[in-house]
Order: sequence, then structure tokens, then C-alpha cells
Amino acid sequence: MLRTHTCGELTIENVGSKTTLSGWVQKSRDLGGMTFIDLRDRYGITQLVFNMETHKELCLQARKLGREFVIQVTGIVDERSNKNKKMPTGEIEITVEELNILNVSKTPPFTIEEESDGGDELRMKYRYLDLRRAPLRKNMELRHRMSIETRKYMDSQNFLEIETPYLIKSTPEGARDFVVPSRMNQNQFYALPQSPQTFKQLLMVAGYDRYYQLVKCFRDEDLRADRQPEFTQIDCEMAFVEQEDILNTFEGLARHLFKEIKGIEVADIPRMTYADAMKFYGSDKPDLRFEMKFVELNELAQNKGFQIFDDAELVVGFCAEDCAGYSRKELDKLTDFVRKPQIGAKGMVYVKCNPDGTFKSSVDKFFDHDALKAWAEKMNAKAGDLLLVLSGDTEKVQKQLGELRLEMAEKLGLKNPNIFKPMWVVDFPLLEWNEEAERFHAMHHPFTSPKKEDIELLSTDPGKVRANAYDLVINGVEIGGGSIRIFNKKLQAKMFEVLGFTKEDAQAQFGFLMNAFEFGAPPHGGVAFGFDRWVALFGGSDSIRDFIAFPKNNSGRDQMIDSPSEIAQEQLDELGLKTVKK
RNA sequence: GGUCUGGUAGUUCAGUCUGGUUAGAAUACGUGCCUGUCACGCACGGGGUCGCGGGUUCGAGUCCCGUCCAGACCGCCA
Repeated sequence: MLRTHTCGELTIENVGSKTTLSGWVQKSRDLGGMTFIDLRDRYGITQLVFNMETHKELCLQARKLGREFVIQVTGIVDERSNKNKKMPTGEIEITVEELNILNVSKTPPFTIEEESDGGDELRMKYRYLDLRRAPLRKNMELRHRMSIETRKYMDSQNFLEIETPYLIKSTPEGARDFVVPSRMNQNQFYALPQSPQTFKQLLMVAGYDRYYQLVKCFRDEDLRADRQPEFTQIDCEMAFVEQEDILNTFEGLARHLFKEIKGIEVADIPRMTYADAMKFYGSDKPDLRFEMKFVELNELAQNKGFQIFDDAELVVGFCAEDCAGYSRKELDKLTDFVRKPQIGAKGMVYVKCNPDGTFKSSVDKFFDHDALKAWAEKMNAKAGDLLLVLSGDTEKVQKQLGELRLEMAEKLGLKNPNIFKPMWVVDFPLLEWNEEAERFHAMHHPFTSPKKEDIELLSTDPGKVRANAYDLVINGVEIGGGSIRIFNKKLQAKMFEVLGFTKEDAQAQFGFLMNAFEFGAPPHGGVAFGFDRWVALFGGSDSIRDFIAFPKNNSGRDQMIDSPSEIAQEQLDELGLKTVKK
């Protein structure tokens, strides 16, 4: 037997017993007369002690052990004379009687500790070493527990987990597909699913009225800290439901996960329309951990001689608490922030609500004390607060101010990772105008149903149509989204028409779905959650990379296995593919 | 496709703005000393293609141009 216990389980209760442990040498401390070794495995760290007086040969051997050597020891569990309260096994140590080196190790390129000294690139290249570190291990454990609890909840609600194929059909809508050449059907290609969308709808037609799946999805788009080319979704679909049923069912999932994983009881999850989210927070995924709600100032700020405001469609601002003391330099930095090309504002107006009741603003020339006081009152500001105001075209200004709001929250340390503010954003627009293609795109996807009362607008003013679509947002992170689907063939055809599909295109790409809908499709709808994001959020991180065992880097490369890579000419020939010379 | 930041010892970084003697620190590694350490301590030591290519200059880690790599963001992500 290579071990009788793990390195995390021995305590004061086991003192006196004989034990065999196996693991990696985390660290050795050679004091001359005695040597301590921290032995590590997945479960913890146990201290080994070698004494020069009693076991000279063993002690000499132990001194030669390098970091990450794999060893097996047998010895007696002893109570430590100097206890370490910082570690669970800190009251005991193993007085080693037998030492067996199972394998040696090269010196690792970075330290395998809580806080590694390795940079990202190196940690990715040696991911198997990085995964030995406790923080990564905890992330993997968190991910595991969340998948278990998700399955428990879904099972309790009568959902069936059904697998859908990974080799499917490419469709030009939405994200770019990853494409797989077919050897048996030369010049034809499979696509990896961006989501199991059509299959889950077909499962509804098939009568499996509650489906879910923890499933890999693939999108060939540029990466971000929270976006990987392959990622995992909790994909769900239900039949015979309305939006309300779905929101309630998955509010249940959120509540279950919050309770079981974070020990947090979540009250009802508030809902906000897309229109309000944009109006008050300048984002379709508002972070509600902090206020700084937008206040419109058109009436108070326009026609007072300040040309920039007068020309603007919207003058809007928010109140940053206790920031009136900001220096000129700090305010200039905020102005620079909103003027960055990524944000795109022309400028920023500020009003300091001084503690003595006076006001100091960047537009004192145009607005006197009373005018600024009226702003402050409308914005519920108190003495000591700072008002930040932007103006311009409504949609743009809202987004710009939304970015500024997040920047201020960051500056003020309001993004507390231990506070969770979940919300549903509902009533998304059905379509959004794509400038480049000069046509409407489905905001969610082309199977999303419009609100009944808005259907008529499809022909007259498609941009105004609201959808039965919803997102779950937690702390400003889009955790998931879904919709009630169209199950009526006529309406689906109308939708494709609005999206600019010819009948032939629609039939070629989605015919299999529309045909299926002719065989008794039930009313249905669903939702999909970004599992990696949810795990990262619960783990207190903005980046999903350290919650995926083997992630890809910024350019979609796996630096450990060095993929993607070129393939042999024979493979290409077999697939009927030609290499393109660079 | 674009914007920004970075690339110097095994590793993490300083040094670059303002060019000039032998490129430093910490940590890791090696050797020696040390019987209660747990970020052990002390002493000594080895360790560098300053990402790569070109240019300016008497002289380039430092300035300029190009390029590669990494990261953050915009576009993109139904």
C-alpha cells in the first residue's frame, strides 16, 4: 500500500499511530541537527521530521530531497512541541522511520505555493504544475461542487440531462463557427456547436419537456478575460411554459447554488427592463452592488447658454458620494478616461458639492449657485458629493456614463467580491440594427419570440419590437440568458424575412427545425448559463481562466501542448484539403 | 482589424524618461554552518543573446523604425 492516509487528514486524534503517506516535497527546512519536510498532496500538507541523533542515515537522505520529489514515508504520528495554528495538521508531525523516493523532479520553474512567483505565461506552459497549487485546486473543487449542485437541483425539478452532438451544421448567423472537415464527405464540413440551441428545441418537439445539459460550446471569436473559444454552459429548455415559469424555475437554481455553495440565502431576484437598465445604469448588465443611478438633467441644464448641453439629446449624470474633495488632477484623469477612444465622450462636466454649501463646477460660467443647487437636489446629492455629467446622443451617452460609473466604483473600491446582487434584465429588444450589414440582426437569436403586443411592429418598426428574452446578471456579469421561442411556423418565417433571409436560405439553414415545428411543436423556451463565469464569480475573480483546468491564451493558443499546430500532408490529403502557402 | 501596457538572472522585478566604468535586488538554485522550523536563520557561490532584426551615435538595456510574443480593452461574441 502506497499510503494509509492523505496529507490532510491526520490530527491530534491520530497521535501514536503508525501511518504511511505519499506526496510531493513542498519544502524542506534543514536545521542541522534535524530536518523538517512539508509533504503535500491534494488534501493538504503534513510535516515530516527527521532527527540526526536518532535516525542519522534517514536524516542525511532527507536533506537531499529536492522540491517536488515524490516520496513515500512511514512513521509515527507525534504531537508537535511547537504547534502551528495556521494549518489544519499543525498540531502533529510524522517522525519518519522509512523513506522511499518514488520519483525525482527537476526544479520547477516557479514556486508551487499559495502565491506563486510565476507569471501567467509560464504558469500556462506548465499548467500541470500550476494546478498543484492550492488556489487552483480550490477553483477546480469549486467547479466540481457547482456542477454537482446544478445537477442535483435540475434533477429535483425533473429535468433530464441529454447529450447533443458536437459535430453539427454550420450556420452563418451569430458567432463564427469552428469547422471540422469531413473525410468521408470531401469538401464538406461539420461545425462545432456555438450552443445546442436547435437540438434542445427539437427535444421539446420530441416531448422531453424539461431538458438540461452541462455542455461544451465553441465560438471562433476573439478572447477576453471572461471569454474562451471553448466554454461550458448549463443549457436548459422547457416546454409548456411562459417567461414567468422559466424565471421562477431558474431563480430556484440560482437560489440553490447561492445557498449550497456560498451559504447565502437569496431573497426574490429583482427584475428590470432593458430600457430601465440602459436609462439608469447605461448597461444591459448593471452592477447593483453600488448606487450611482443616473439622473436626467435636460430640463435643468438646457437653454442656459451652454451650447454643448443645448445641442445634446441627453444630459445625464450621477452622484459620487463623498468625492467633492477630488483634486483637479483626479478630475482631469476622469475626463481623460471618458475621452479614451474606447469610451468616446468629448468631455465631462463635474460639480463639487462643497461641505460649506457652495458649489464648484467646470461650467460655473453658465450655471450659478441656484442652478447647480437644483441639479444637486434632483440628484439627491448631499454636501461633500461630486456630480459627474455627460451629454450627447442618448444611446452613446448612456453607455459612456455607464463606463464612468464602473470606473468610479473601481476607484472607490465598491466592487466587493463578497457581495452578490443578482437580477433579471427582461424585455430585451428583439432586433438590433447592424450598421455594417445594413440589416437587422437578432439580438438573442432568430428563434426568439416577440412580445405579443409588439408583433404588429415587426412590419412597421422592427427596431421597437421587444422580445420575450431575459438575462440573469450578477454583479455586472452576464451569467446567462434565454428566451421564449417562436413555435409558430408563420411567425418564424416572418422573423427570417425581417432578418433578411430569403425563403431558400432559411430553408437550407434551418429547414430541419422549421419542418419539425410542423409536427406539433409545443410552446417552449429556455435559458443557458455561462458555467465558467458563474464559477469564477463565486470564486471572486473577473477572469475565467483559473477556473478552467486547461484554458487557452489571448490568441486562442494552448501554450502547454502548443496548439493549434500544422498537420501532416498525408492528413491534409486524406481530407482533400490544400495548404495555403503564406 | 484597432488602442494601450509589458518583454532585463530559473522566476518576479528595478534600471530605459535624462545613452557612458564591471547591468542590480529579492526569490529560487548550489556549498557550508545551525536540534523546533513552519516565508527558518547565517555565510559564501554560480547564474544574463537586456525578446528578435535593423538604424542613429565615438558609444545603445536606454533613442528611432520594423517584427515576434504575452496581457487588458474596443470591434467581434445570434
